[in-house]
Amino acid sequence: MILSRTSQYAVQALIYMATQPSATPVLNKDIAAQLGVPAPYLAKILQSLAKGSLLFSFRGRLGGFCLREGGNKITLMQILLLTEGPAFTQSCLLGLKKCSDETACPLHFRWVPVKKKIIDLLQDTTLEKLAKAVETGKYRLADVPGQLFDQIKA
Amino acid sequence: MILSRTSQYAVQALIYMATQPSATPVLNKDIAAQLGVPAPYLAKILQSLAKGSLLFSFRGRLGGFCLREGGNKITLMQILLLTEGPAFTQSCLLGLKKCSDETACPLHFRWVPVKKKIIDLLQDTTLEKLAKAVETGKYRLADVPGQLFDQIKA
DNA sequence: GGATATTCAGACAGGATTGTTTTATATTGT
DNA sequence: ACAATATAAAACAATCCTGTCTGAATATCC
Repeated sequence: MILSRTSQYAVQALIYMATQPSATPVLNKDIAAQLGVPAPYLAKILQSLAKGSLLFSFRGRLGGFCLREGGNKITLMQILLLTEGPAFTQSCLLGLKKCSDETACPLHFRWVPVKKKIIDLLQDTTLEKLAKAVETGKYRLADVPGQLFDQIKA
Repeated sequence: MILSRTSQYAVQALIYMATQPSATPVLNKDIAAQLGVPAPYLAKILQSLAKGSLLFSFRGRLGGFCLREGGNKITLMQILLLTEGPAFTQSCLLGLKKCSDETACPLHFRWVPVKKKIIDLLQDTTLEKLAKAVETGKYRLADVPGQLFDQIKA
């Protein structure tokens, strides 16, 4: 597993929000139902994303969470730096604390180019691109129960 | 963190074993001291690697762990399939249980080529290559305390 | 056979991540 | 002002990963 569950929920939630009309706040409850994830846990994650200034939060009636202006341009990297921590990009495969070009683990020079591919992907992929992909209907954001909920609701 | 600590210890230990003469068993105690990792925990990991038939174990005096014959050809992938579990290669970035070319998450087609790079690296990298790299002295297998141990011993 | 050294196996403990519950606080509508 | 609704925050619980400890089994040496 390359991402923590927290990160997976964060990315899923933000993509979902990017597919919704940006004028009105989205309810944590609704996001959780759509994704099929525990609502209180998701709330905590959304709060930390708000603290990291990726989105706004509004309390009270008609409250909810909103992507900040230009939120469509948020990249996966920005999200993961918040949810996985700032050391996310500097990982050594063997877990060495100090592993750089100067003092390297035996895997270092094999790993670096692959890691670059990953980082490029994360920096190049914006919520906008992912939201558009979802809106075509060809891609799924969560496992089945989300659609099931839609059918019950309709 | 892309690998669990268990996997990191397993890979480190196997590389170290590959640098040692293959005739005599290596003691868990010695490996742990070299790598600077908790010996009882490492023992459990080595035992599971023995069950997964990557190495032999011998009890009693002059016992220890040995790479199985041809152990130099063991790949990182073989190790990680044991320590991370068989689903290791099928991971979806968003954590969907079902994410394939047919039913894909919006990241799927961006992630697949990067994942292939990772898998290629893991399947191409053998203990032999890594052990040789370590033997040149240019690469470190663990954080500093290993060398310290050598100095005390000498 | 007895002493010693080592892995084996399983129970146990700590900490981090994941998930739940509860209470407080802010906002809106009546 | 009050009720309803929503996030905020913090305490709590469960689970998994990491790490420890102990007793047993096994092999070697004397």
